[in-house]
Amino acid sequence: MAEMDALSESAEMMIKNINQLAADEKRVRTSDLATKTKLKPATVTEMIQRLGDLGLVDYEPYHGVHLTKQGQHVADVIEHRFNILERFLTEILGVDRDEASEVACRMEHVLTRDVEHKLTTFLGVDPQKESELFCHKINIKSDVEHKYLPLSNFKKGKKGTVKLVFESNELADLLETKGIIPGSSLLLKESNNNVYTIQNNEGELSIDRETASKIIIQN
Amino acid sequence: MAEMDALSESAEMMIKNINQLAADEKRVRTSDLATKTKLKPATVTEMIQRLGDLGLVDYEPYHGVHLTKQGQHVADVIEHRFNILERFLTEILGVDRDEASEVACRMEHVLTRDVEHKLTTFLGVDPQKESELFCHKINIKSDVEHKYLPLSNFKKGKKGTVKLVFESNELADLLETKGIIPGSSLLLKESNNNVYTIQNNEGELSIDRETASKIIIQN
DNA sequence: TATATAATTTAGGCTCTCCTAAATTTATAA
DNA sequence: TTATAAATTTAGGAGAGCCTAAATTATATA
Repeated sequence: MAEMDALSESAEMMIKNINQLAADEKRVRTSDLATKTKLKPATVTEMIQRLGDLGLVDYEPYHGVHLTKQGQHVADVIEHRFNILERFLTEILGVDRDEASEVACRMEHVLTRDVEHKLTTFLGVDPQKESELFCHKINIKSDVEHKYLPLSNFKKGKKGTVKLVFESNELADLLETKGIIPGSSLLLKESNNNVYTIQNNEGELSIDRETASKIIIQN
Repeated sequence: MAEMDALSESAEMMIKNINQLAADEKRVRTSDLATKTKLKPATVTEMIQRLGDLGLVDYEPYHGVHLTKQGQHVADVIEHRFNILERFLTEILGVDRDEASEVACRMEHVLTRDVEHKLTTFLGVDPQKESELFCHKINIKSDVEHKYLPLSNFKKGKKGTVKLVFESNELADLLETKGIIPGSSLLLKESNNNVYTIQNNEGELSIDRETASKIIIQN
């Protein structure tokens, strides 16, 4: 399979928007794309003609476009990249949703497959929900061994060493009073849904998922 | 201060490369930039003329360029962004150095100040060394917005989200039966002396001070 | 069905970023 | 010092991605 030139950010954005507007087999209209992308209709026409030439879109003049199988694949990849980036930015870094969306929307175009894959594993995307389905769809293997993981992705019964605690100093200070400091070890006793119960040499405590995602463990 | 248009990726890359070639006050020559950027000399000339117009570079025809104070600032920001991105990709995600460099080099141009800041804190192995110094250099405020407090120090009438429940599983279990689990929100209705009355979506309950001190709330 | 209105495309223009080829300036060496 | 080589800039061109205005096609209504 010939390695295609990378698509431009604009082209990828257009595909993404076509995908988002696509509903029940109907073609997506130029004017709707223009509204969504905040481009002029003439610009949209130009773009989708180019995408048509690339075989990413099935374009019928005056009647709109829809994604080809190939274009759909591109859209899926981009959407997945956006989702994991947005999750990383909000859940791990604590960036505001709006800003996270904007930044993820720029970054999604520069991720490589490998980085996307590693970030996905890092976030531990509900394996049975999003990831596995998606992995099948775009053929990613899910077999990376990570040295570092947020506690929220740790498996029950596993022991590890705390490497970093981030976000605010306050959270770090707080955890420190309970012996959760970089370098110390802990055991994840229990994790159901959104509650994580951990044990270290000072006792036990329960924390929520968000907090757990901010404690990075080395195993 | 007028908000400048964001620089293009190409412009930022040129500034980055000028900075990297800059040595002991000497001007950076067009040909060296052409070699480093893999662009043709004519293209470099064009670019540095534009950067000159923007006041980011001091350009003397036939004798090369050097960064102005403003340009140096841009270079510092980009370099820092590159470094933290590369570190995140290699140290946390385990991406190969070469690939990490390439991806970081693309991503550095789309980070916002806030994301940069939060990622720095995330990696911020020594807050007072790298980060703080750098914060001074490029004038980032180190403001923290999250507050964690034990419920025992919470103000009457305030609402917050349960973050952690310390001590034994038994206490956590007990509180759980009353809907007080990490991630849930509650309101402190009343607190006199040693009795704390809280309300959540499952009703009201009163707890003693000691117990309250083991429930950490984020507001 | 005919015509007015709305949607879409075409035509042509602009900037940015890249290029090659030609002209110009600077540096080097006999 | 002057001719030649090297470096640099100017000139002019191409494609991507944006625009406006004009032309074209589709649709909706009387």
